[in-house]
Amino acid sequence: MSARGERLSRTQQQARTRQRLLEAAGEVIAEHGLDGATIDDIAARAGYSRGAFYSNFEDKVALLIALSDSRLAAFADVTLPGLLTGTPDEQIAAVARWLAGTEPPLEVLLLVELARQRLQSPERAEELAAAIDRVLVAVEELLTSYDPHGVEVPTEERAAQARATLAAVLGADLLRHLGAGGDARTLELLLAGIDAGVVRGTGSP
Amino acid sequence: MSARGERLSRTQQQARTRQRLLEAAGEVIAEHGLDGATIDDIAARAGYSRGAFYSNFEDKVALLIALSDSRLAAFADVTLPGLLTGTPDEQIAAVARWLAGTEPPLEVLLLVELARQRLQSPERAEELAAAIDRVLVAVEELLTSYDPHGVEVPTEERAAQARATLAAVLGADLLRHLGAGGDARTLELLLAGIDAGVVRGTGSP
Amino acid sequence: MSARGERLSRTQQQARTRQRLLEAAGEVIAEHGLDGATIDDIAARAGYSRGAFYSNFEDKVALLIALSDSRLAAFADVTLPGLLTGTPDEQIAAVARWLAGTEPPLEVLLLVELARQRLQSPERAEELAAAIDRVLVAVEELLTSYDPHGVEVPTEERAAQARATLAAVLGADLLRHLGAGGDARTLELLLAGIDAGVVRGTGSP
Amino acid sequence: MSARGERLSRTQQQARTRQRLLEAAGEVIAEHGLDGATIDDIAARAGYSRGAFYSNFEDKVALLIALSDSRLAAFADVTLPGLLTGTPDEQIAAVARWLAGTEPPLEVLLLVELARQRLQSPERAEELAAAIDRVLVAVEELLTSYDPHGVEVPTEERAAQARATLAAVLGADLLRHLGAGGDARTLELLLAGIDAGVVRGTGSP
DNA sequence: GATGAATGAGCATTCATTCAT
DNA sequence: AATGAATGAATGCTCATTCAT
Repeated sequence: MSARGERLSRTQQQARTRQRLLEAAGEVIAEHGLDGATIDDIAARAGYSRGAFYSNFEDKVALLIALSDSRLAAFADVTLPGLLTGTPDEQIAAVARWLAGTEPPLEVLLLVELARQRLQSPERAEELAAAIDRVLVAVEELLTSYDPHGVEVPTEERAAQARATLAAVLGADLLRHLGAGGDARTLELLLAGIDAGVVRGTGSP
Repeated sequence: MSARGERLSRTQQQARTRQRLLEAAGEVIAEHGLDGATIDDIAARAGYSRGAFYSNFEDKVALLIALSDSRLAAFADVTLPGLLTGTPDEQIAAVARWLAGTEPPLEVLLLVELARQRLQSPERAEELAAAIDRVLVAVEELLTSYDPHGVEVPTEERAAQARATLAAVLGADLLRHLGAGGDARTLELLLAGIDAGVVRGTGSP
Repeated sequence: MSARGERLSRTQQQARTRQRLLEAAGEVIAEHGLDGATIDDIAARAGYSRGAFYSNFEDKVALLIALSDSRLAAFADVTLPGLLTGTPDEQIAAVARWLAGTEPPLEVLLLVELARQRLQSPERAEELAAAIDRVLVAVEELLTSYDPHGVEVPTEERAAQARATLAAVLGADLLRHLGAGGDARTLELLLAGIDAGVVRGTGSP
Repeated sequence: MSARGERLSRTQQQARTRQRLLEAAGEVIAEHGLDGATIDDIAARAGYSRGAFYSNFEDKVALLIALSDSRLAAFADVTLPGLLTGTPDEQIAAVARWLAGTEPPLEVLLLVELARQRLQSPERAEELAAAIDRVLVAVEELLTSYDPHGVEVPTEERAAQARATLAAVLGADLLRHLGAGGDARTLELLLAGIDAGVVRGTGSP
């Protein structure tokens, strides 16, 4: 009904708006938390009016989910693979570097916010749980398929390793969030056990 | 205007009121998060009116700090020591049992809330940071002085171990909070590395 | 737990607040319609803050229902009986006088608003329907029991007469609301048929 | 820029668009009231975007007036004449049939909405009053010229009869809108008096 | 100390309206 | 003429907090 070029231009425009809103939301939420971040904050930071926000997101919860899908997917797709390259020692160093580089730890914050919202609005719990699951599954799949030692390990054990790794990263990040420091040595200690477990390949020696 | 006996009774009465409010606050915050928990929620759950709340706490932030001091101190003073008794394997089992027993994980929630409030109200950041520190220091002291292997370890390494342990527990608890499971094996993997580090006693093998 | 006088004073205070809010609501709704009337309008007109409104009414719909119960009950209990005294001619004159005296016709407006809200919020339809019913039943009972001619009339016929009378008053009021005039003669024509029917006592001559 | 044939086609197209929007508006307003009906509701129901609405109507009030002119003119031109054919008894039956057939009563709703808007936006009161007047005058003219009994009646008395008839129909329709029933007998009672008045031809016997 | 009516700042959300495409 | 992204005024409602009782 209209030229393709026109449509695409509009579509692209909106995609850019949405992207900017997501970026602004990341910043503002990182600074003030989800409840502390107002729609106006986010929209203004992105250079739009609050109406633009509602043209792109159903409501605040939808934003959180979209942001999670955007940021945490990026974490699972880009950050984590990068961190898991090389020898265990190199990995630890890489994770530590990454931890030190993000301030504040949006990934942990987002996961925590997703969980919080689930408590606060039971009617959207399912939607939020699904968003959490998408992250967890992505991370678990990645870690499960990761094998630096060429040792065959039972699936269930792999899953435990995946969870342990995620817990280690989240825990260290949370500590840093709390201002307690989360340096290389801390992570080394955490990941060393997992790596040892990987080498052993079983839960009980 | 009132008898001496009454005075004492009043004091005790107030202590009981305060205690009940703290307990109710723990429940409600666990269910709805701090922002989702209203003063009315908490007061009603404790069987009082909102006025009773303000007779006992300056405001919501003061409540959070008091609750943190109460709950997290208990965690450091009672729970953690209990968890750290016995051999490393027994410890892991104990921690796993503890993790499984609290639903939802108030300790993590409170730490996260403290950090969140710090972002949301800069004017009270110092107060909140102090509350966080009290917890961290308590845990660190406890863990630092803990030595199941009789091996002498440099202070800095001890601190890293303490942080790692805390990160492991928080991370595992967070995972559980997210519904991802945080079973014994996960923790075993996390704590095994720390224990190994403790045995070795140094950061670099 | 506290002196009776104190409590009563408080209760009375609140009753007065509620009453003033209802009166203000009547005025504002009459002037702007329910949707056009803002909570702030109403509260300010009554000399209170918006919070006072929410201390006394659940929400806007609850206000409408309370106002209806207050005003329309008064209409059924006070106004209508007054109108139905004397001979049919006197009644018509009384009703005409009453019609001319209220500006704008809050009774009709409220009934219409109740019906409108029923359409706009299906989840509260039942509540609103009940409020409408309370009015209709009150009017019907009154009219059904009213008998200026001493003629025995079947119940069903009485009900039809009641409805007809109500329709006449509402219709005439609506016309006046529309600025079409609703003078004594108009009403006389409407009520004459009902009166004739009452005299005849049956639907078919 | 476009062929002549297209121009005509465009004009027809727009007329059809406008017609569809009016029909959709009737449905949506009947269901949700004017304030409850959003432009998007109406446009979507008609199968267009909101932009199409603004290409055809200045704003929401203009739509209401256009809809009134369309629907209520049709009521005055088509429905009412049809209702007023035959003997008084036949008329009553016809009106009752008509009442029972429309659900919900758009005519009453539109008149009420016109009056409501007049209260809510004083700056357009005149425009709205004019729209109301167009309806009232149309109905009054029709009823005034209508004479089933061949009796000469003073103009003023005719006007009163017209108003009474309109009031009867509106009142009965309103009752039905309220769910109170508005059956044939109710209308018969209302219209009987008017008819008697018509026969008598004067206000005072 | 406890109560709860009242306050009022703050915020999410709706929606009529505009305008570039 | 029609589209729909973006605007932003308007408003219902929540809830921490105050204070007279």
